[in-house]
Amino acid sequence: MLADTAERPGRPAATTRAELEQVALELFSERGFVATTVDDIASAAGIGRRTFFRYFASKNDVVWGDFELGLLTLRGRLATVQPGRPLLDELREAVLAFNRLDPGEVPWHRDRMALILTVPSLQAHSTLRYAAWRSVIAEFAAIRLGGSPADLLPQLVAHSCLGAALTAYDQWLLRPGSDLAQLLDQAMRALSGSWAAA
Amino acid sequence: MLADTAERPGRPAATTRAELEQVALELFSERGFVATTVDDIASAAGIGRRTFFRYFASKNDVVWGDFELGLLTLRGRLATVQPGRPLLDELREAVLAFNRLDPGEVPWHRDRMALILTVPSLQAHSTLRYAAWRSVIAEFAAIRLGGSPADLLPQLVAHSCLGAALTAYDQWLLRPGSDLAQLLDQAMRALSGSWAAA
DNA sequence: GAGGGTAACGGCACCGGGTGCCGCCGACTA
DNA sequence: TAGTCGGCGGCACCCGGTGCCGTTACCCTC
Repeated sequence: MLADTAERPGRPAATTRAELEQVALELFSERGFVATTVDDIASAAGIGRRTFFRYFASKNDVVWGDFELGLLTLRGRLATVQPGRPLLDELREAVLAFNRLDPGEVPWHRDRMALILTVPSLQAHSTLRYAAWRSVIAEFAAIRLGGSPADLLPQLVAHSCLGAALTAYDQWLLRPGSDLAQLLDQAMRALSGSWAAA
Repeated sequence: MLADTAERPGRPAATTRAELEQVALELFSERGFVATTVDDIASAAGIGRRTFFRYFASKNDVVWGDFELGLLTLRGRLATVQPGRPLLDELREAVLAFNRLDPGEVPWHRDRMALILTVPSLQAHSTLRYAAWRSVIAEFAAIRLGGSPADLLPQLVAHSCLGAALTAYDQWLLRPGSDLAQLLDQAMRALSGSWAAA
């Protein structure tokens, strides 16, 4: 149950992020996110409250797991893309890849996203994560469109992709049994802007 | 200095939201948002800390002034729009109208938006305001596009408009002396999606 | 197998935002 | 003068988050 059999000097870690995350999500689904205190999580995991904050910077962060890792993967994927195809096609595929799930993870991920998209404190906090995600997209878009990632167009593209992804997630949660990948595809394709003339 | 000369029963209000906002923004620009405590604001305004929270639900909310009122105006404007013009044109004009400023308000508003878009706690909190704004847009888009405001397309349109507005604001803050209205116009026009093929 | 180095643990005290409770105050009305 | 009503604001409390610091448990070396 304990983590790495680390051959490092010093006291071994008492737990892992993954284990804490699991314990916490269980508590969240039992009594809700707000009703679960950090003390609850810590004592359920058999660690001190102070130690909890060495694994996660905030209670909000527990829900996000290894987002940073996913971001690295996304950046890596976009960096090695061959030019020549339309920007939106690349972005659509990248978004789909970023949100690909093993079938077994689906219910798990659904719970997580339901928290993120409905608990106000998490909705708010998520903005900071989204900003990091957008900057990866903007970087790529800037290469394709020319200019700096800070320019208007790359930023707009990044915002649009994020908007599409969030829209798809909302729909996914709204309609039980729906297919996330399909909704993401649909939302990303709708970005081409044919609605603008309606 | 005190507020309404209300002819109501009961003790008169000691201050107003507007006055509190002014006091608070002054403190924020002196020592920063995070370094200013609610106690600071309250005592600077000559009221009790408990009373502060009767005027604003949170410290974050001070920065937003009368956003709720602006939302009502936006909804009203969109409700009386004559059909027949392209959706995006209507939305662009609505966004421009929503963000129209008296020349005198400009520096004020700039400071406010700089806080909102750079202080992490405010960035995060703003998401909740944006959601309310988006739902106004989605309502209107649903009427034009058919179906429910909860459907994918109206939601995507709302996300896109928000993204365009935020992009424009970012550019506005980035480039001193730039014209907010022009940037908003540019960003909204870019939503038609000509970048998608690049 | 004794001792030092090292890194994680975890208690403690503190801060600040936010809330429920409740008595008080100050206006107007009768 | 007495009643009533609504805003005020102190108090105690909760909870998330942080700095500090002594403690613990491992590994390595002698």
